[in-house]
Amino acid sequence: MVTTKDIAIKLGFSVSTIGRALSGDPRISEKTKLAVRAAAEELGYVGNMAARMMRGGSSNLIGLILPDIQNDFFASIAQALSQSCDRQGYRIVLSITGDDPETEMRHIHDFVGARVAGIILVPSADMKRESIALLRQVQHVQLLRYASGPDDLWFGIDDGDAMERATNHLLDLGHRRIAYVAASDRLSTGRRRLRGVQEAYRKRDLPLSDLSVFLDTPTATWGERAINEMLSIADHPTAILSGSAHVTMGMIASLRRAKVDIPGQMSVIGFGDPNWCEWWQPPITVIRPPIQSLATSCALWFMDRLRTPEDRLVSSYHATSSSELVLRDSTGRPARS
Amino acid sequence: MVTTKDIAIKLGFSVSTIGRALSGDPRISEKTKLAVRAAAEELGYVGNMAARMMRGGSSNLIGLILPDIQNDFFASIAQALSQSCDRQGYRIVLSITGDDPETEMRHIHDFVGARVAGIILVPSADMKRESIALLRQVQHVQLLRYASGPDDLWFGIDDGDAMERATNHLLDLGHRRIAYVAASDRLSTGRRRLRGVQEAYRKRDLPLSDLSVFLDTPTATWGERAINEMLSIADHPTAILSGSAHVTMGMIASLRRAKVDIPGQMSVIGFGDPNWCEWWQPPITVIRPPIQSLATSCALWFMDRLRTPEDRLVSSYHATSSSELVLRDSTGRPARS
DNA sequence: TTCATTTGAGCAATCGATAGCACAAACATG
DNA sequence: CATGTTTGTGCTATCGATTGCTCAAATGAA
Repeated sequence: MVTTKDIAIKLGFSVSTIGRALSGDPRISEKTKLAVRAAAEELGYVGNMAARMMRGGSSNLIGLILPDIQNDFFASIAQALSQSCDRQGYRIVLSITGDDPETEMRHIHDFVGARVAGIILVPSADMKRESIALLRQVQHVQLLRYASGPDDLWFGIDDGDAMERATNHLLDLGHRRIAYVAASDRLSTGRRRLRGVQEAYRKRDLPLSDLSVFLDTPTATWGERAINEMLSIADHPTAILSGSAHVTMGMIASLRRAKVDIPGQMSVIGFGDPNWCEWWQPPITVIRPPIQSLATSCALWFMDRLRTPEDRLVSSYHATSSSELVLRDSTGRPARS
Repeated sequence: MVTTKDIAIKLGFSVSTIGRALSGDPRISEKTKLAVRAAAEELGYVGNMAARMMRGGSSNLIGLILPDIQNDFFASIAQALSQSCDRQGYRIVLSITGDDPETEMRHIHDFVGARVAGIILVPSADMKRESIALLRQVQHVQLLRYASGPDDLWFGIDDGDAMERATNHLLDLGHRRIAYVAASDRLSTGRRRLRGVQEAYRKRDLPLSDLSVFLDTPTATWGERAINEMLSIADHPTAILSGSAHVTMGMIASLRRAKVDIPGQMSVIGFGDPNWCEWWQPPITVIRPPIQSLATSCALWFMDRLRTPEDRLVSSYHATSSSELVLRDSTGRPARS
């Protein structure tokens, strides 16, 4: 691979001169600069980031840790983050953990080894202590999920508030018995969402017994099973709230198979707004989390932080972006009973 | 950040000894090794990859260039690739180009600068010459799309063959007039798919005029528009083939709105098998490209290649994986006309 | 006790880019 | 003509990990 030394030899200058010419140092004459640039171009010179880094400090890499890239949610984050970072010259090193704490730890370790400028992560469900210790060595910020760590920097969405608003919408329409189908409350996000639903009931002094909660895994299969089970209840709920897009899919597939009319016999609100929610018949009313804007503002904030001198860094920062309740055709008044 | 020097000072050894102890050199006594490892652990030492690399040669990074990570197709690739590479200690540096040749070039340049061990890419539609020149400096392999470059290393799917089989399936069912809705044939993949459909007609000596081709963009909106247009034809096709998952979605939404029964009045075969195809009512018959296995075998082959000495590298290698035609309930015999 | 051999560890160079300092040549000023 | 100043380059150390070579101490054999 071509180095500054090769250019130096070719032109008869010293390595220093080449380096200065390429970085536009004013001490080098225009004539020399032109010659150097031409030679660099001709030889196909590309500066060695590793060497540059060793001298100067940090790299232009930002580590991104996600549980799963095939999930719409996380893919949007990757997309938005990648764009924002690109604009400021940062590159993304990707880690997909599959929510496995071991993998997560290995990758964090490697990121520290690669001397990334910083790490943006959606923590796994059970983050290891070692991982937290490693993170301590690097600038980092948590996204969506919150695993209280060495530092307290977090960008999330209004899980609870969004759910509360969605529940209120259903209650306003006249529904009383509602089913909430979601993943387990092992994750902070899950807990907040469940609490949001309950909060809506509490604030209206409605009995929590009217709320049927089905918690398991964030899969379509679970959504389907939960709804099948729910439909078998004698006096079953008239509306359902989903805690994740996959669950939504299973739910509505189950409803259609059972020939339950949406929204005639059952109102549905999904969480997350993948493409198909809009194209489904009827189009599904959903809570749309502000993923893109969340990721973008997080990226900008983080890159700004990376340039801030150590002594002026805040040690704690929490930001929440607000979800949107997108009203489509899957919600309506409950049927007279 | 902690370096070997810090450990050396703490223990009173030289840096060389520390380095040897950590890498398990047999010349260092067990006792010393233990002491060094303990100290490293205690101080939270993490080796500097950049320094290690400068000396030794290449890094443990593999550049991955994708047009779009939110696309199911590409997300699967990222997932599979990430897993395979992880197992062998490689990390993924991600580039999302948005199919923009400029961005693509910038990122390739940075990858070369970062001295990645290799690059795996799904080329953008109009790859720049400069990009190809840069790629020449690094080991690389193309995925899915094929932009004849400096070298001829490519892992793809059987676009044409898969389409031909799908078309044959419809022809076998008795359909004669078929609509093919897809993105433009600007990409090599698109061209191969279209040719596959046509090939099925040719081989049976059926007139290509029975085939209605709608080419534009790979979006749901286009799928919808195309189908609306198609339905307005007096003696319209009795079956439709989609060239991409987004198009499939638009198509079936349009059909449902027009109250066209699937498969009673219209058979549908989608291309690509995102989750919802299985959950839709009726479940959609699709061509399922072997994305995961493609990515995995590509990753394994590529990492093996990275370890092969220069003089034993083959300069050309093409591999194609076969798609699966997943029969579900959206295809049937045409209605008597 | 002396010499040979094994064992354990240090010195110094290396990778590529950068930056402080030194220095020669060209020029201006008295 | 002598001295000061500007301009353009080169020399060399530096970052952190690695490695060939050197060398001292410990061990064994005669």
